[in-house]
Amino acid sequence: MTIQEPATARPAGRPRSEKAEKAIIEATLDLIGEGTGIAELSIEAIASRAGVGKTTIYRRWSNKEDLVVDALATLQAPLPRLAGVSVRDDLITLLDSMRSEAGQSRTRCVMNIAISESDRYPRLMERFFNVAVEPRRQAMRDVIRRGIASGELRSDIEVEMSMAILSGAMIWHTKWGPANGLPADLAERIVDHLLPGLAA
Amino acid sequence: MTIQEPATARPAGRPRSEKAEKAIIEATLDLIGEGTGIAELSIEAIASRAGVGKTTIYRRWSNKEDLVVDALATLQAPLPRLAGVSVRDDLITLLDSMRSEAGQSRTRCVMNIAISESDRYPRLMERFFNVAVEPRRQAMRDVIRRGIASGELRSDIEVEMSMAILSGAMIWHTKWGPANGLPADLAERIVDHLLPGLAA
DNA sequence: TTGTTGCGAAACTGACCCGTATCGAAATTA
DNA sequence: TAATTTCGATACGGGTCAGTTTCGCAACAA
Repeated sequence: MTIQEPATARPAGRPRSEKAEKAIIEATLDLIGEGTGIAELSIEAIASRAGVGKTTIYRRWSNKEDLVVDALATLQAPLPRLAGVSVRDDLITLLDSMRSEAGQSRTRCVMNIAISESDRYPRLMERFFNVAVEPRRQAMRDVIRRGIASGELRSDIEVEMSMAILSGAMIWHTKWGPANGLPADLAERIVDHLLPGLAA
Repeated sequence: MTIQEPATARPAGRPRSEKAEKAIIEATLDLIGEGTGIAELSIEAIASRAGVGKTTIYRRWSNKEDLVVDALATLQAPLPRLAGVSVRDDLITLLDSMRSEAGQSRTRCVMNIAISESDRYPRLMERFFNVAVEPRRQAMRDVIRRGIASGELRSDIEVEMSMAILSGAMIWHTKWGPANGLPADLAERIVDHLLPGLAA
């Protein structure tokens, strides 16, 4: 991506291998995606999985949390495009993207971590929220606010509460719903259960 | 509790100390309540916290999971009494008991575990669900079914979906709501956001 | 070519933990 | 009193892992 013009002069010596760096991040995400919790995640396992010496990891990250922070930050899935026609359609689109992301083992395990380990790794969670959660929350907030402005939704509803209900219902299903995949019309059913109570 | 009549003849030798047993369970719940995950929970830490030799633990439980299963099973909080007058009041009562239980650090951490470690400790989770979760789900299911029968609620709503929405919203707040305690009227606000869409 | 830095592999120290065994003391039955 | 079982403490062998160091080789700049 960058051209041959080093903004700062390249230091002497062998440059750090980008390939190794990517392999380390991939290995980290792989292990997390297989269900390894942050506490169980060991640098040695990551190094071995990445085919890399431990030195190469410690040269880049001073500890496990820093590495995981960087690894999770690479997981930004794109936000879904919203049609912007009706509140119902946009909410279904947003929730359905949560559903399909929950179907991928990596995203699924990252969501698990966000739910379970947020108390113990606050720095990690802060970063993860800024990168992955907040943009989605903002999108949903916009949809609801637009619905209120356009008169589709009542003006006395609590925006944040409505968001919590929608997200909470989907999260509930990803954790305790049927093990073999969530039904395709789940997002639609959630929205249609809540929306009549919010509609003007 | 039991009188001096041993149903089976007491075996010779020093009897097992009930005090030690309770101390072990307490120490286990303490550590879990402090945020220690199941994987990090070590028998040595439990023994040390309980002021007990490791032998005394291994004499009673053959592994960590057995011990945690027994410890969690002692946590059965009583179900709230339902007035049975209106669906709204009963749902608020049920959700509010979730809210207040989430305020206690022990119950809170147990809920965390139920959310995060259910994949890795299925036996533990099965037991925990039977003891703690399913009775509450059944109570909520009854309230909603009664509401449908009485005509308070529409007959075409999905009972399980309504439950998922209510529980999910409360769980969402316990995980990501304000850190310093949930607002007292939270249960009411959740119910009042959903109920208009379900009412007949 | 020389000096510098990164590479993977391996060894190392120092924790922590598991599950078992052993100890002397205490509590109980026969 | 003798036999039995539990008690807490401690030690053990075996394992995993963190983080550091050392090695010989590779890749780069000057």
